Amino acid sequence: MNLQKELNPQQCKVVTTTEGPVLVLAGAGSGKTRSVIYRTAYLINEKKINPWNILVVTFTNKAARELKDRLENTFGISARSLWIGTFHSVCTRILRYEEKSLPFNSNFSIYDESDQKSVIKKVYKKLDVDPKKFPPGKVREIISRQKNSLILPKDFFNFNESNYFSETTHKIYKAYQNFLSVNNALDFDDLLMYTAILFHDNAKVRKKYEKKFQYVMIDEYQDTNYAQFKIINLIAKNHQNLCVVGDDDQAIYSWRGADIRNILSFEADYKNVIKIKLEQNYRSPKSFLDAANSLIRNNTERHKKVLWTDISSSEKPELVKLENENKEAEYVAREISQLQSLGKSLNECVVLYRTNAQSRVFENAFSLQKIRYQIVGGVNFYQRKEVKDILAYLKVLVNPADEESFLRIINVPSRGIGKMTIDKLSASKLENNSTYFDAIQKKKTYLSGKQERSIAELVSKLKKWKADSEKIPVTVLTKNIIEEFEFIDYYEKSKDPKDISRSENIREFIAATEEFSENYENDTGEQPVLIDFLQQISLQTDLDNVDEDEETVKLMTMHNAKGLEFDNVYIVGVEDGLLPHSRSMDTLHNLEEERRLLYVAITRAKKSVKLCYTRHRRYFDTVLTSLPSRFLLEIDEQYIKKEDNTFIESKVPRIKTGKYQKSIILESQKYFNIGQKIKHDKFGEGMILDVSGSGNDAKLTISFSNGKLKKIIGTFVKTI
DNA sequence: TTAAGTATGCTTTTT
DNA sequence: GCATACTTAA
Repeated sequence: MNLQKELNPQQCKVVTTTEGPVLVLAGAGSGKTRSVIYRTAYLINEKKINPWNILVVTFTNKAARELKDRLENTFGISARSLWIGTFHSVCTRILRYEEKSLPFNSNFSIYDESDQKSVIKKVYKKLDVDPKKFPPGKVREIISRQKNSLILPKDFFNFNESNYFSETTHKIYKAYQNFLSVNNALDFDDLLMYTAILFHDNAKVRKKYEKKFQYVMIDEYQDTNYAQFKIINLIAKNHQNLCVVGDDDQAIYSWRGADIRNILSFEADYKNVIKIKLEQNYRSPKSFLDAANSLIRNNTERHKKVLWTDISSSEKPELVKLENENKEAEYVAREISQLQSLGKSLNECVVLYRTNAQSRVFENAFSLQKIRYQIVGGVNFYQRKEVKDILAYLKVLVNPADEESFLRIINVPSRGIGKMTIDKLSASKLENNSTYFDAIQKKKTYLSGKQERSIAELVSKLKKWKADSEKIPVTVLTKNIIEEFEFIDYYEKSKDPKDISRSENIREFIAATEEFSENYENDTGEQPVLIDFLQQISLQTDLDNVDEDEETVKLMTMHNAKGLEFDNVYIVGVEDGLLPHSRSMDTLHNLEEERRLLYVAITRAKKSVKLCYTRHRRYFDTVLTSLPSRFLLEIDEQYIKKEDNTFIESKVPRIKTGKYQKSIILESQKYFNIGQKIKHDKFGEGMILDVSGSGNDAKLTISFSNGKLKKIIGTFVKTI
């Protein structure tokens, strides 16, 4: 390894500083991933550390895959015994290994967001909760936030004020957890929460992993939440060999519980931290960085950093005004067509938007211009109805207690089982205190002849497949199920044109099982079993399914673009209400996150970047007049290219909502957030658990490090 | 009792 | 503009 030749001095320092806590503040395009790869290789090849003593946590599965590939291809390191993965996949692995120390067995199902909502709705029926008063989506978010903060139902009122709303929420949370436990299921947040609790409560297990993971690296540290912080802290606090890499300017997941303060207070959380800044950008021309810098400096919550570059180019980010969203899509399609005729690859073009719904007009325009494209995100492949149906069959085979999945398949394909029959089964299930699977076999007498026969048939098939699942490959099993119920034929025969793509999706699903098996064998040298497949795809995102071999323009949200780079970037819908999104401009904190989102988008570009906005935009069935994003006005004019009349209609965006005006006032004030660390003259240091009200005089619920919980007005505390 | 047909309501971002 | 929830027919 010739580090000096291949890396700059700061990157070298990241790679060779292997002992003790290291904080790497890495700007966009500064070779962050490169440094992580070299550091891993250095640990193994030069420091002779065993691969199995290293843990690397990435933000996406795709990043993990790339890391593994590059270690193998560039450094000849077998990634088999290395632990590289996302928090969720690493935790899943740990939870499966540590079955005997946990209240669930290792065949657990992983519930996605729609499963979660469905469970919540069921819980409502039992508790007689009105979904209008307690929207399931909102309650799901609240539960998620509790879990990300490691607040179990039993601790709920230590952290939440007691009132009608919170008492009901607590009841729902408790019943929800109970339901999951009966179904041997975990949601995404449980994967993190149970791992953190396991490490916290079980010293024996913690020591095992502390010893195993002697060197820990975390990428995208700015987007970790409290549970993730805790997991890592419990592993690393004794040996302190922890290297975190991140960029506070690219923190865009606070809505998911990520706490930017994890990176901001790293130096306080660990001792003698070595801080390294990577400020040289190897991706974008100077004017792109200047524009991005002039935008991001409007944020108050950040570490100051100066990104610089050697790349010179006369190209500037270009502002483009269009009449409406259709014209916007046509414009982008035309531009890309032109690039294509110049021999440029479609793979180097990306369209970035704030919301998934914006993709539709681009699909139309690209089809019309015969430009091949792939949409990343939106409805995840594995969330599609037809795919989820087949998945539900597989899940039931692995985890018969999984009621969610069982009820999904009981009448798919239609076999004459309706609501009444299911109600009867539920009653029998309750009586016997068993799973549906067992209930059906024990007491069939409740049912009429027709229903009983069709259920008996289903059960016998499931039993056979369950036995099969231990012997035959995943692909064969999946094919058997699909053929048995003629799923493909069913959709192909349908008149609805959408069903054609459903049949294609099912074929694709079969292909996916095959691909999985191949990869699994390559990675581990072992044959996968069904549960391996199910748990892996539960954690897969759309980004992981992008077909790299096919030359296509990519369409994705700005969130999905994190960590990626493209020659030509089209940022569309840069309008007030969309970016910043109308639901994210009520507070300074939210507004700053939106600004970071645009910052991330601009810094993806290597050769060209266009910022598009429209005069009019259709929402549902009405056409609204749109205004350019307020962020566009913040970018220093000298760094961008624009037509003379751009902005002629409004120099300053109108402030539409009273809420935003409030946030302007807030700008000059202190602002509090859940999870923020503070100091009080009398009680010492603590963390904010809840904020009610806003600004300086918000009421804060604070957990102090001496263990006391207090409610204090914001004016009495200092942020640290 | 189930299946098909019709009205409604919701869309920020995702592991 | 699409998926879910309710209504009606068989």
